[in-house]
Amino acid sequence: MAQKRADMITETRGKLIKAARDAFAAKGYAESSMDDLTAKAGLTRGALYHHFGDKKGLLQAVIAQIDEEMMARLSVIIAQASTTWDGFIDESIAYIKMSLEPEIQRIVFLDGPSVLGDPSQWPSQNACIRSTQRSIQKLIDEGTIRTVNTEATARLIMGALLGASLWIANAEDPQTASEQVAEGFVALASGLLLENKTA
Amino acid sequence: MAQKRADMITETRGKLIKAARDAFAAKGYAESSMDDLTAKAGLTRGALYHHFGDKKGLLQAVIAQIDEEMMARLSVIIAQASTTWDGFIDESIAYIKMSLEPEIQRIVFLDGPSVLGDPSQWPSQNACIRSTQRSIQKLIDEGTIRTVNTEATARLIMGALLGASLWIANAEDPQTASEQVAEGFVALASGLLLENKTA
DNA sequence: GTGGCTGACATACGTGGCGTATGCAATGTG
DNA sequence: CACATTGCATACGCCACGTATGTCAGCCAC
Repeated sequence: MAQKRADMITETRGKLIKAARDAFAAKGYAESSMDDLTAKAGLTRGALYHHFGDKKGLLQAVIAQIDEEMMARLSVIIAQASTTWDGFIDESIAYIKMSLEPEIQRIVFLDGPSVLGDPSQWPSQNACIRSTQRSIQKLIDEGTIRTVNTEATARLIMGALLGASLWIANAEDPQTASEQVAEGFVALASGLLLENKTA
Repeated sequence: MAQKRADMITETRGKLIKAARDAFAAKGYAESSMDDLTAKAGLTRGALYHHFGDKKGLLQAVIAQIDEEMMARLSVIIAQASTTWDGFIDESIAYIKMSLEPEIQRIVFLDGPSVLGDPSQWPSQNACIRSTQRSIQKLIDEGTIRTVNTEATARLIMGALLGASLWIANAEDPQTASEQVAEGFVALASGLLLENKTA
């Protein structure tokens, strides 16, 4: 029983966050009962309020965890690319794929903004947008793309990818839909390039 | 007292929708009490359930009304433009401006997708996206832009504009933010053009 | 026009879920 | 070895949604 106090706390928090992730992903934030998800974690609402303050706090914690995971996955993809531009495109495609995962889409992109407001204001500073911003800055520094405001452009791009993801997820034929989106996105992104090339 | 039965119904529905618009815009969907908003309309929850079935039904009706209004405003702007491309750009800028209005942002773009799911699946078939799609199709037919899938591209563009709007609305300096977004958007959109021109 | 019927709306009630206040037991500290 | 602290449970009140039921006004047959 080497369970120190601190370990028990992180374990409890972890169990609550996991249960919340499952519940929010399955039924959405509003329809998820705190009694139910705490019970599934083998705890009660008392523990939840102790650690997270309220239901919104729990959602924040869940989103922060998911955001970290997304960031880690994107980092790998960027590191693997041969050029910055390729990395940027790969990152964007990967972002779409992640947005298609029901858990991410439901929690981070549908309920998150509705409950917590603009993602850029979240405590978990939305690492994905930061990542995209860094990619854009690098492309500008390299002289690959035009000089644009990185934050504005990043927000445009992330928004585009998210909007498209929502559509893909609900399309009759998601496979072709995602191909069409990829094609359209590359076209749009090429508008940022300094040297012109027709696709 | 020329109030026929049908007139009273539409008036009642109108009063409820108006009260709901105000409440949803001010406090958000989840925090709006149906007792409160019906009382403000001089009615009770009975009327609301009779006409709209449930709270979601009321939100649908509100969104349908707002969507119609947005569509009407965009139509005017498109009609005023001298070229199709200019109309497309003007339409997009106008869309951003509308997305900045708190009522539209809160109800249609934050709570709407969270409560009702993907906008393209809404009963009010999201007239704005249709409008953008038509503009894109015209540009393709004219030979102005590349041949891309109109629906996918429309979703990308609307998503981009929405994401940017959320950012602008919460920026410290919304004025410069919107200028930076406009610049970035034009750059991205130029990626669709067939004949290359550097901005 | 009058009696029945339909439909618009109000009232009353049950249920469930959130937040808070309180209690308890186990751990860390002097 | 007291005692404060803290992680978590239990108990309670409240609010809001949905539904079941009631009522009253307008429309139709005759």
